[in-house]
Amino acid sequence: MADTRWLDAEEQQTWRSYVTASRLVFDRIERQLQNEAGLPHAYYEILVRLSEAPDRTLRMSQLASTSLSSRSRLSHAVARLEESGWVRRRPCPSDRRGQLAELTDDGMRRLEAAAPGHVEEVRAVLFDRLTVGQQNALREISDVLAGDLSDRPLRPAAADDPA
Amino acid sequence: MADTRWLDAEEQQTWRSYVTASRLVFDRIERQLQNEAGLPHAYYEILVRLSEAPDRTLRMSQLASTSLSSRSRLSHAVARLEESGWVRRRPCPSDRRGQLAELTDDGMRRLEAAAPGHVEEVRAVLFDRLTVGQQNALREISDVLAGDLSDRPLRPAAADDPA
DNA sequence: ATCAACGTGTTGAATGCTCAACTATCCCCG
DNA sequence: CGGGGATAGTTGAGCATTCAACACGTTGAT
Repeated sequence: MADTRWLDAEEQQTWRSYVTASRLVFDRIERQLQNEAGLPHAYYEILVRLSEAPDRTLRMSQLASTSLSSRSRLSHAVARLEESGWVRRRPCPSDRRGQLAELTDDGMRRLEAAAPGHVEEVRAVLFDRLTVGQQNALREISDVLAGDLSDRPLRPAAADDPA
Repeated sequence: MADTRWLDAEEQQTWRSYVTASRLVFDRIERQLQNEAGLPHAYYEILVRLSEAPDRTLRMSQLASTSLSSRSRLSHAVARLEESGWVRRRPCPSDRRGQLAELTDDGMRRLEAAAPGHVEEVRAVLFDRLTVGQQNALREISDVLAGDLSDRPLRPAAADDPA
């Protein structure tokens, strides 16, 4: 912590540009989903992960990891999704502490209905604006950032508790 | 809306990787600021913009644009920052509808105290992990995304109201 | 068998964000 | 000048997320 390694002008620009772009991109994604499906992006992702799981079912804790949610967030989210009929929850047979979350048929249908609008928006905000080279670069960069960060001291971001 | 232009496997990976990386990056930034300065990232940026303005003062609406906040969000945010003594608000002399937000001396000192920790975290999550080439690529990509999105139909994101 | 440590999931309070509605002022065309 | 429409900012309700605290089941060492 001795002397701060300040950002030089170029680094500043990079950081601000990244922050700005991400905010704008995710704001649009968020709004589109909220308006057309009545769901936040985080909830949409939870449903997608469930839809891809065997029997459309996952343990809460696995669902939390794959959807980058804290346990607490997931618990609230699934409670709400259950009320709205997208998801059903039942006890896990092999571990009495556990809960299984399952995407309902109705949830699956509604997810399929929501998907096209979401994909269009993803294209509109990202793929339609970047060259293929830029898309590849973005993927590589993101892989580096995500890869390193998820095995890191200061919070796995899927966990609830401090170090 | 005819047939959906679905994402192919590579595009899917790109999108998911980007989403994941951004979530992890901003979660860490958020947490670091919250823990060490008691502020959300959005509030920190508001303060930074003020600190860079002449007389550390800006009209609410300008502050909203430069900090990518909706008017409403900014209003709530400044209310809170004023309560905590970071910012002072006073009427704008040239326009009786307006309000000027000014960073207080105390706010400036506390911002300077918070900056080093934040910069370290930005380095830790971003610059320390990317080559210079990747940093440049990320800036270019982000410029494209941010540039296009801010002049776009579906919400400037700094505005409050629908189309 | 017991007990402590751990893992799993939930809860409630506090905070921030969004949206819609509202007030007040300004602009400007007639 | 008068009035309609834009602009500036605030407010409150509703919802999502975080954090800390909790309840309960599991596991393993003794």
